[in-house]
Amino acid sequence: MPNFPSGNTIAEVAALIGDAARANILSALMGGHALTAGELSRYAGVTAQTTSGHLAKLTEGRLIALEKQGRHRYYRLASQEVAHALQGLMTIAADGPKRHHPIGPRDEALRLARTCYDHVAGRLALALADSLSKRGYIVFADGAALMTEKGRRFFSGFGIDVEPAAQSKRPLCRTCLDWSERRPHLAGRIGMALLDRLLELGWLARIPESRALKVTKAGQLGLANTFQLPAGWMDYSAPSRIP
Amino acid sequence: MPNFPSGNTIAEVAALIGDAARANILSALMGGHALTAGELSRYAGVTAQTTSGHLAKLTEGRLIALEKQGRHRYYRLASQEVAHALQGLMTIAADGPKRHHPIGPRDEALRLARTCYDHVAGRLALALADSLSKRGYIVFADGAALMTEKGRRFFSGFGIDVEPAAQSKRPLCRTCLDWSERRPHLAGRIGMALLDRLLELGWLARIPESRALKVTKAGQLGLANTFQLPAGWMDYSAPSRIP
DNA sequence: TGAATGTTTCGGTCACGGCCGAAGTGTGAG
DNA sequence: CTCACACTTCGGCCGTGACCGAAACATTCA
Repeated sequence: MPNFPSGNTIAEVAALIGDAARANILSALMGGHALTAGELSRYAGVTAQTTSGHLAKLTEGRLIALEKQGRHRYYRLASQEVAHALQGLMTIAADGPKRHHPIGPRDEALRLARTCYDHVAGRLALALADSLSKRGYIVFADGAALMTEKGRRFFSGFGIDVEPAAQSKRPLCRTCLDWSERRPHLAGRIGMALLDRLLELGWLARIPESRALKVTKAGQLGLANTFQLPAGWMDYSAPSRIP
Repeated sequence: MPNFPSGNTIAEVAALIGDAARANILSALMGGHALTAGELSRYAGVTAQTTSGHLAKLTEGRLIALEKQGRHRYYRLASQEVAHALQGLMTIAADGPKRHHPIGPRDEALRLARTCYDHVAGRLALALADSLSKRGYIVFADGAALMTEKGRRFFSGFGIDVEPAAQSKRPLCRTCLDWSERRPHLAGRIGMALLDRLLELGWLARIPESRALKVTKAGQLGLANTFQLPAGWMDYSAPSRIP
């Protein structure tokens, strides 16, 4: 029975995430923005003192990192890997038969488009993935994704320069399972670059205090043109055809 | 600040994993085999009563599933997704500067070859991935993987029939980050099929009470031939070039 | 300098949950 | 039928950790 590599510290990490207040903090940071301790305390739903303790623990556990800036302290997720692990937990947390779907306007905005750490998620992400796939720019095959040469040219023309080699260890192109729609969408370095570019163009805008993204008027036009999205992509579709 | 989908149950799931005994149980089940409550209690390092309670909680939380068989109760991970989430946690748990590497013989066996839920991990997995990549059977690109037509033929000839379409939702071909070597290897449906086939051929054998895999004499020959592995692939290599 | 704001430290309360011993249920073997 | 084994339920102990009020520390602004 003694058989494990070294310290089985999965438990420590999971315990760190396994507190409601801390999970709220981490979820908030999944938005991809660095947030102050004060903001996080509001997300967490506990007082500033308590939040401070939580933040110290999360930092100690290397799940988040902080950057001091004046009298503020900005916290962010420590790494890609943390975001990925949280994503994995979200996937199984959303599971089960207790999917209430208490759809409100806020919820609907999140379902349409939101950030998932550093890339776009929600129906928009799925529409983009479908388009990129259909036009042969990116090949999705059951959970994996690869960019084609044709795709490289397209992205380059769109203002996203794909670095030549894999000099960065960061996944160039990967998929990420959507918790609201339960289908994979585009993540990885390309997913990040795409989000950045769409924000830069003003096609998407961050909604303050939220992970949701607003599709601007210009964005509706530009996205439809550039990616040839189907007409009704913004409309609410039947929730999640689960396997 | 109220902004989350529905119940933020990440915390519940993580709390479930965030106990040493339960994490041990789940880690043991990552071996891919269904195990009895008694076996799991030995892995967990607590008494049978306590283990029983843990198993009930994990079942209730849908992380594991049980199958009664006579007077035994066999437990297994509830789904792929659970395995994937655990993998994500392992990745960040292995992080940090406190990598002791207290290498023992047992540990070394695990590093050479082991199961990771349903596919091969360890140095063998990396050697296989390198080979499959070099010979153009599978294209790895920064965290994603795709099988080529050439690869499909190769696997078919090796006794692994790749189902024509993506009728199964299960990822055909994906990567999985190795905790011991910190490089991606082959997972997904193909990874599973490959492990099964290697066991079937008798090239690999499961070591009882362990996740480790033994490379048989026949296996050393067969693997070297079929996959043209480099000569010294079984030798211990420098641990983990981390980014 | 003093006031305002953001954040952490301290001290003490309190509840949740892991743990085991003992006893109870169910299944298979002699 | 009775024993042995696998596992679960019950009851009680006890430690860990989340929480808040109060106060201290730090930074910016007036």
